[in-house]
Amino acid sequence: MPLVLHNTLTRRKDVFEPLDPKNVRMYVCGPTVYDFAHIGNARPVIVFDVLYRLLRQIYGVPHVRYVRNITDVDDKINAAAKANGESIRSVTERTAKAFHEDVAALGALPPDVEPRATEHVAQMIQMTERLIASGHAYAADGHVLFSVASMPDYGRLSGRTRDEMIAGARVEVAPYKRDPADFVLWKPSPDDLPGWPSPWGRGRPGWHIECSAMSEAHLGETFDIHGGGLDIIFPHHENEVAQSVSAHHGKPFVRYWVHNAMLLVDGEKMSKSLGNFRTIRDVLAQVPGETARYAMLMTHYRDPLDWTEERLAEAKHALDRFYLALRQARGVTPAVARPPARVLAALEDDLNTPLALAAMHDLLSEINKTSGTGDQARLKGELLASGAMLGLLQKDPEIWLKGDDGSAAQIDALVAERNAARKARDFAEADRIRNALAIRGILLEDGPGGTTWRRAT
RNA sequence: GGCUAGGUGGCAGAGUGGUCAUGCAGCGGCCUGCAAAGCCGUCUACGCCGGUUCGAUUCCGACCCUAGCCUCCA
Repeated sequence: MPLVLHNTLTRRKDVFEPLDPKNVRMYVCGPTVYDFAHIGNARPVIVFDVLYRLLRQIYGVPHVRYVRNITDVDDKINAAAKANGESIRSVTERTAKAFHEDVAALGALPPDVEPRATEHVAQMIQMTERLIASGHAYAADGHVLFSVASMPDYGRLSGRTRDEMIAGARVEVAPYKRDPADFVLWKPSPDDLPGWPSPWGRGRPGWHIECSAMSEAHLGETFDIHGGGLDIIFPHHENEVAQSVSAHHGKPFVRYWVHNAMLLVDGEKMSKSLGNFRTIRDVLAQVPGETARYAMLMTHYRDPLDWTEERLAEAKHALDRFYLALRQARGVTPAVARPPARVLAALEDDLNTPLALAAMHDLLSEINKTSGTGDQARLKGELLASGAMLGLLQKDPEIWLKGDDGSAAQIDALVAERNAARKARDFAEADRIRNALAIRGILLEDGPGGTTWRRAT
């Protein structure tokens, strides 16, 4: 079954055919490193991580190149540095490090290349010069602006006409703009802000040109997939298209635009004033990263996702069931290293992760039913391979279920004590021990093979 | 206001022109010293109004509601 992806450019699901199957190229807009990433930021990270894993499965690990940038020059960064009395460099380094820790905890593979804007300023200046030379941009008042009128196709990605954009514009039009829709490629920097020498004086790049220059540097003029959140289709992605196509003499920029829908918290848009703002760190303090990841994948990436306590509890419960089954089959050597067709087909159908999870639940059920039979080796292999596609279930079940805080030996001793009481048919004592452990969040389970335990929370 | 998505059972969430989604919760069993886990069985649905059709939750139209964008935003 071929991979199909919903393409924002065509507004339908398109069969994915890479330009070069030996070099499948994907770019995703990464974080602007001014503060801890919030749980909404985690959604594209996880969604495109699943797509990355799927592409690697289909085309082979060496044939996929995933680029996710770090925007480390931006007015929000400058503002954060000023507010904290911290150097700009310190803000970006600290925040980038925190971001890496956060997304690693969510099980995201590192991209192949993670370019930083500050390391590509030369390319941005060069691209800006090319745009001026070809009549797509103009310098005015220390700024360089992209001339939207020079791009007949402008608005195609976001599906809006120029008239609509101007009609809806609520921003004050800067006096140096020839056209209200023109946007900044380069702007002047005062001495106390980061700046680079340029033909237009000391300044810094606009946001949009950063991604155009970095994708060109690492993926070439035309590449396969560009990802990001729905909310940055306009203006960010629209402007990237305008810049890159114009700088490349009309050559296509991106063939498949893939956008994830928004995340709500408790039914409302996340905001600091509503008190429902969650950073990834806040969530990781509450549940394991894998639980957060599962919770994210429960909903299709193009549907709005409501982040709630109930969702996290359901995700945790589901993972416990999977790990319980894997623990039960711990003596079985997995037989296949490939996900079953159903799981692949679900993911190949525009990353239908909820359907893939449903198929995995069926595998789980089969594993529970076939305990002790030869089928388990195949089923376990299929489940683990499916989990690997989604970035789930790769932990040691014992560690997932019991934790590794060093209390295991002591709990084992209490379990042995209880079993001695059970053998002596002293059920009052057995129940006393079980209840005492339950208060500590330890759940005992008596099975034919003996008593096992796990943490309930 | 304009543009773009979406509205499925108590909740989460797939899918389909006419037979099962799946998970959680509920109910009834099996198993268990009792539980838990697991297994078996089971209940509840397709926003509203029209249209097309032998038949629509699924296709078409209007309406209502929600979300995103139009301004920094994943």
